[in-house]
Amino acid sequence: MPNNEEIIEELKKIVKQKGLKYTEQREVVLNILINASDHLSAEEVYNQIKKSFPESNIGIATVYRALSFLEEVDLITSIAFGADGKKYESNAKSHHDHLICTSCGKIIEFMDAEIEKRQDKIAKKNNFKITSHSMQLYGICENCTK
Amino acid sequence: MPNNEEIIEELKKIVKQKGLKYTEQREVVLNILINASDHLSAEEVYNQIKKSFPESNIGIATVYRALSFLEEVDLITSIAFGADGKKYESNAKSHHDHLICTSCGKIIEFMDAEIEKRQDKIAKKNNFKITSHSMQLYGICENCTK
DNA sequence: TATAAATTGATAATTATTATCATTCTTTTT
DNA sequence: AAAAAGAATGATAATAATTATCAATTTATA
Repeated sequence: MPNNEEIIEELKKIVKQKGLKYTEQREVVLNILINASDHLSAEEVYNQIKKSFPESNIGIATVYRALSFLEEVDLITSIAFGADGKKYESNAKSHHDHLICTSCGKIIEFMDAEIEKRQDKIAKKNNFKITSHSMQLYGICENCTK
Repeated sequence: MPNNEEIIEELKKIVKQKGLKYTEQREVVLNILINASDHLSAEEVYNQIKKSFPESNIGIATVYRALSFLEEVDLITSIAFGADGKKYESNAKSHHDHLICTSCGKIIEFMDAEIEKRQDKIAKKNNFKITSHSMQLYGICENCTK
């Protein structure tokens, strides 16, 4: 798993390779997500930036733009469910799938080697060369069942 | 898998049991989703109703209300991923997952009992009551590999 | 350092969804 | 079958989330 600096370097490389300009704002957004322990909405990213980097006078529109950009270049991923809207996480975290509570929006991460193995088998049977996958289990969490 | 009439009966039973009133509109919304080959957004459900049941002068607000209601009583499920908003599907359809070729766009559907079993196990371990899941394997198909 | 183009912040515009409310339907009771 | 009670509806206003616009600023490069 790459460390934070490596990911920022990756961002710099991508930006240069695309002939774009490097900005503090995109870096800050990525930084927030790298260090987040949770999935964050655009609004939440915005608020965390204002808290963690009060000197950076970032606008909400820029946060949205940065998130779209970072997702496009595959540095972050969004998932959305239920009433809670889109949430983002850094791709630099080790691979995992999601259990999502459709009632309260809680997300639990998990990884299951057995499922990964079956996936490979299915791919092979269909002569597919897998590059990635995404899996979400939707349901009601313990708390919401009560 | 229950047939359409059985699902409509189920709806009638639920409505009565809750002391609510039975309306054409909720039935029509459910009907559209039962017969849909795809996941539909609220807007899409609304348009399909206007097309398939032009005599029913349904309002968009009622579509939203019906969708919320039907999801609440577990006759349909909503999921949202990527840039698309919330989409709904009937719970009465048989489930399948997708192999997606990122080169030519080909989609292969599959179902694997072993994976479903593991999913249930993971859900149970986390005290989750699963209502649905979605899984996509991305890769390169046989043809595109050549 | 000057130039060109990308990016930004502020905010207007758009979209998606929910709330309001008078009217219409459904169900139940008579 | 008619009346009463209240749930549901359609139209639309209100709100929330996201995107577009645009002048000003910043970045990369010559």
